[in-house]
Amino acid sequence: MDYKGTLNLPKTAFPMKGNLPQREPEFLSRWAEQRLYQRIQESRKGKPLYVLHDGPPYANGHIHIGHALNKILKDVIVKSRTMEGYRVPYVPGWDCHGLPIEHQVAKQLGAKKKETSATELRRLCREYAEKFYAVQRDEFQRLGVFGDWDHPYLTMTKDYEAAIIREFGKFVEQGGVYKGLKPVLWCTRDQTALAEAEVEYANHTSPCIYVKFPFISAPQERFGLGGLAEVEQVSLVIWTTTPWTLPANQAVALHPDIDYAFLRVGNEVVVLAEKLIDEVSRACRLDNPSIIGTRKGKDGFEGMVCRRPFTLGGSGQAQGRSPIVLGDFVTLEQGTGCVHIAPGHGMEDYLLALKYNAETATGVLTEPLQVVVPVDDNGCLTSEVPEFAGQHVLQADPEIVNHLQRLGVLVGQGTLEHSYPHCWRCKKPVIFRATQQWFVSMGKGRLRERALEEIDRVQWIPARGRDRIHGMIANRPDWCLSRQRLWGTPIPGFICTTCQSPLVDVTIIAAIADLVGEHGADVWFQRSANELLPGTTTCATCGGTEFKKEQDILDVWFESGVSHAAVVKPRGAEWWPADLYLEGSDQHRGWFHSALLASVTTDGRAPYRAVLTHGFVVDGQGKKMSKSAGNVVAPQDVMTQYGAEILRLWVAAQDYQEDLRISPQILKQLMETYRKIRNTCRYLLGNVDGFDPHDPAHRIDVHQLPELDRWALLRFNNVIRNVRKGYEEFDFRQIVHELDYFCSVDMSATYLDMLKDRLYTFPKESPVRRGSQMVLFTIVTGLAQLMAPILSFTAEDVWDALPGNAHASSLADSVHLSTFPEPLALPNQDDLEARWKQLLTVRTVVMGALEKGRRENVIGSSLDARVVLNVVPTLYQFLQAYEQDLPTVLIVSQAVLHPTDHPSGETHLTDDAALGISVNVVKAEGRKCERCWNYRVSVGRAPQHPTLCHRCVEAVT
RNA sequence: GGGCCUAUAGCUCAGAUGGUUAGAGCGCACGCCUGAUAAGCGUGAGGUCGAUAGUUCAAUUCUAUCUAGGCCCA
Repeated sequence: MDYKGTLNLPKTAFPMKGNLPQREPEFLSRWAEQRLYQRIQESRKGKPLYVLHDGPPYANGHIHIGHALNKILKDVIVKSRTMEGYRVPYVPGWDCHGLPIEHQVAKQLGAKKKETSATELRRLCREYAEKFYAVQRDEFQRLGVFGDWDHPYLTMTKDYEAAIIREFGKFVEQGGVYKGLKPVLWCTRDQTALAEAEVEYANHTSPCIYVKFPFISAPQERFGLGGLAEVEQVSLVIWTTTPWTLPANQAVALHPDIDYAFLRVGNEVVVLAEKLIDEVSRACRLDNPSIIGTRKGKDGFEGMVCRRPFTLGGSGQAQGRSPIVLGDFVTLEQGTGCVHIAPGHGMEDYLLALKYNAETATGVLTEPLQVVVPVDDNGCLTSEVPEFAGQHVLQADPEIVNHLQRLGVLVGQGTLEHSYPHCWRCKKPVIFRATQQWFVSMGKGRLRERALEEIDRVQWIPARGRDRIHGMIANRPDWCLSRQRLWGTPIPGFICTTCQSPLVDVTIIAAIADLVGEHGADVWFQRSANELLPGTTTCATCGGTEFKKEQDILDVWFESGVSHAAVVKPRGAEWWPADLYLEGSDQHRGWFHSALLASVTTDGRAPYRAVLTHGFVVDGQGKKMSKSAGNVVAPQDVMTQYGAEILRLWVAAQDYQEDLRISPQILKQLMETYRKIRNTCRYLLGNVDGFDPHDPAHRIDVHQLPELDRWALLRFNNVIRNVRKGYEEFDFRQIVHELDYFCSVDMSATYLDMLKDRLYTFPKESPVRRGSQMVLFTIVTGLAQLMAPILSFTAEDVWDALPGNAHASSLADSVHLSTFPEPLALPNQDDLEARWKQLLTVRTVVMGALEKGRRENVIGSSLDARVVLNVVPTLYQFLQAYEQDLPTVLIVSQAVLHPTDHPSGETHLTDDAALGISVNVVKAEGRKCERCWNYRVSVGRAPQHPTLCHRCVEAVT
């Protein structure tokens, strides 16, 4: 007779294979139809608000793995806080303005760009941004990210642009906005500023010259070198490849730690880096130089003054005077170790000047260093350098060299072929040239200090983020707000055509903001200055009434930096400041930084209570991903091959505070973890078949449950606590490990394995079996909820498969509408845990013995075994209470206990001295019951069921 | 070159005010089962805790240097 039909074997529609790439889109469309996100928000009305303010990705191209990481992390937080009972809206945003899009559009236009109007170009940029924002939106949704995707914020909408201008107005009102000079890359042919991304590096041959800067300050006393008194002149020797920048010279920089040699050459002394003597001597054919001494850069040079070859710039006594300063950027790679500093024509020069000017008050220099720019838009020297006025700088170079020769300061000359920036459009060499820019002062209104104070009021996760942003804010120069571009928000300023004075006025800006709110920022480009200005506007300086518009747009970091004002604040007082900003660690320099400065300026405090940062995605070797290295992992590919769920699991399983590795091996392993969790759920579901959570007969009082079931519940209680703690602390790794361990060890290998006999062979309605089913139901329901923020698709899949579920019951029709489970109150939980820990240790010893028995062909299945446990008295006392349960716990047919002082046995012995146990494994007594596979002496006693044991006879009759 | 950071089994992660044989899950090998079956169970092998030097009775843990790697800046 076939007794298999009398067993209660697991049964479920829940498939073993997730089939994620196909099934995920089905869940997505169902959630969309259900308007699930909106329903979740409605269901949390009146609950405490938790605001995670989305940092806007740039609307350019498809999403990459870093985007996926960022959005999944946010989604896990949004979902887990929601399931903790908070109201957690998620408003995604996009950064739409800026150079990369403008650059792309200009590239596509090619030669036609010249005939394209500003408005038309902006229209094309807008189209471009719209296209990619939609692409990214769909890709983010595909990841299973919940949010208000129908109402995102875009930095190019009228509202947002108006908000940008209003915030700029507040900056002006605070008084920190000013116009000043700053070097930019400049194409003299196209007469335009270029961004770093708009230059191409190509080989270029430059002159290189060595020029003497004679000391004006008496060096003899300062350095105490006897030889100096005997010579006619002591000079620093500088080296440069841009002779045309010498008129703008303001200083000479030495490295503090480099050794500088005083070289006697004929009847004078020249000073240059000791290590470069040979090279310079060769290049300049120095006649028999001899070292009369060396000094480090920091030993006495700083603040001394040399004579520079041109007298332009500065005023009064500063004319022709070039002080010596110290700079860490000076190297020994080329030149002389003495660097000619022209703040108007070099970034490092400029920053060094700012640094020294800030210290002028402390007396390092007597006068501030000037940002001098004797070069016009065409790249021609101006009348400030009368000798060469009107000549293009690159053409003027040879004549300047001749001039230096005549002055007797040229030490040597040659040419150098090197990599040099060229304009991406006209391919001509570009120059560094300071131009008028808009700035926000870090000093005015104590912006820097206040920002630093705010940093310490914010929670930085990980904590080192605090040091990183603190260092940046402490050291950064004034914020340059202007960009010489079209695709952005205009700086609402004007210039008097009569006297060239700038006009920035709070009232006028407010009016412009209203106009932009109505028409969008295009209005600035479409209307003339007089149309934009109120009719009565007059210049405060000269009384003029004619103005021209400011041509520049705002730095995009300003735009995203004010998102707290454009997006968060308008939604309600309780929204601001946001609870959390979450981005990659590069945003310490970017968004966290600009948002902090913006918010401190306009609102006096940080716009976030906490900032969480993640690392960058690297390949399996920890190397940066790049097309050329061929190690790029695209989220789209992972989704096609494994599903978004695996990507979500990957995010959760990795330590996101460091760099995150991804590789085929890692994904394969995650797939294994996923399968384990999925399969455990499937088995749980299969065994709650026939269980009805609403049937009182199926609900067994916890106190009535056998210890084994209570142990399972207590383990699950643990999981509930740890997983919720993990979400609370943003420690998602812990959650994955917790779920994995619970499914693999506590459930699959322990509880479920022990439970099989009971579930399969006991009568369907037996209270013990129903009790176990109730436990299984509790666990699988809770498991679905606990995994939902990470495994959002699978959790819903499990939810659907719960018996008596969803539509017909009290359960919500989506797991995402539910809240996390609470731990169950269990009697004597700690005691129970301790005792079962002991019991499971005994089990491990027995498993070892059984394995030995298997190897020696005494048994195959563990049910073939009878185990004899010889144990010391204390352990005997403990185990006695479980004697009835031992066959279940050990999954053997028979288990007997023997007290002994010296545990040892003869057959298949396994000793565990520490525990005081030895185990004998022998063939079980009796015959194997055909139905339950246990060996029992009762098999054969019932004539009508000759192959069954007494228990099964009972069960089938 | 400067700032911030990382390095523990094949993989993902634990770990210790410095103190016995450094843990887990997965993977792997071997075996069992065939009533979770493109499943399940068991046993086992894997680590000079990135390298070197120093402090110490004792360092994987502290310090320095180096190597490799990441972000930002120059």
